[in-house]
Amino acid sequence: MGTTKAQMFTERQNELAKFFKVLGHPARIAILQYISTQNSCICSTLVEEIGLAQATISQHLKELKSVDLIKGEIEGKSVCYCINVERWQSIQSELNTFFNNTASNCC
Amino acid sequence: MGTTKAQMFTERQNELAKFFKVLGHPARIAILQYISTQNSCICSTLVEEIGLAQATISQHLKELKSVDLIKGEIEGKSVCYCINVERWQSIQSELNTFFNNTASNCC
DNA sequence: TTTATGTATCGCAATATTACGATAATAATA
DNA sequence: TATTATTATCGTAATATTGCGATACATAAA
Repeated sequence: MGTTKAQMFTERQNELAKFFKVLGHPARIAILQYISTQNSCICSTLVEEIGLAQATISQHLKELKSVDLIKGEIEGKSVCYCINVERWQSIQSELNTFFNNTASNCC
Repeated sequence: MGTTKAQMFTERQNELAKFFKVLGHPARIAILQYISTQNSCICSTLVEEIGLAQATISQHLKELKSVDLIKGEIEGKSVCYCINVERWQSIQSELNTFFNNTASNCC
């Protein structure tokens, strides 16, 4: 118990849920929004901007990376994170497909 | 610890994250997809279709209802669940706004 | 009224997530 | 080389989520 029974669902269902899940935390939303306000890459002024501990931010960044929503390039002693634009668009398109395919005229 | 620090984020960020979070489980994706394949409302053949226990399905339905993605109408001794189409579209539009506003040209 | 059916809720166990301090690892700088 | 700055990872505590059996509750049917 306690574990999601992933084997009961299709690969696509699990993948969709994974994207949604990663986006399902306000800190990760805030990180994405902050990154997007910067014209150039930012590193981790995120810690100051968001106000969570460095370890926590790093963990959230790791999750965003796990679905390739962001990419990080090492730049000297810091790491430059930015949105993976191609991936961003393909995920948006995936989610729209899901929304468009899932609608009913009942009730 | 362990609790999301919602007070650090904007209402909009929390709300967006909440939608994503509810969609972030394959069983709930499967429920939405199954409901949408039915022309008329279904009740809970969902239990048979999805293969989770009745208590578990009921819990997932409750979460979907918590963000108004579905609505349930009592119909005799069963409950007819269906997608809340207006809400569905407004959420899709919200998410697209988020995606469109969050994109950068860095890296 | 009794029985059967469908659903919600309670209580619990297992596991996952969130958050953070401490520490390791890496690279620039003095 | 020693120091400093930046980030990742480890370990841990608190809390949340997932899943299910048991049970309560409501309505239809016998």
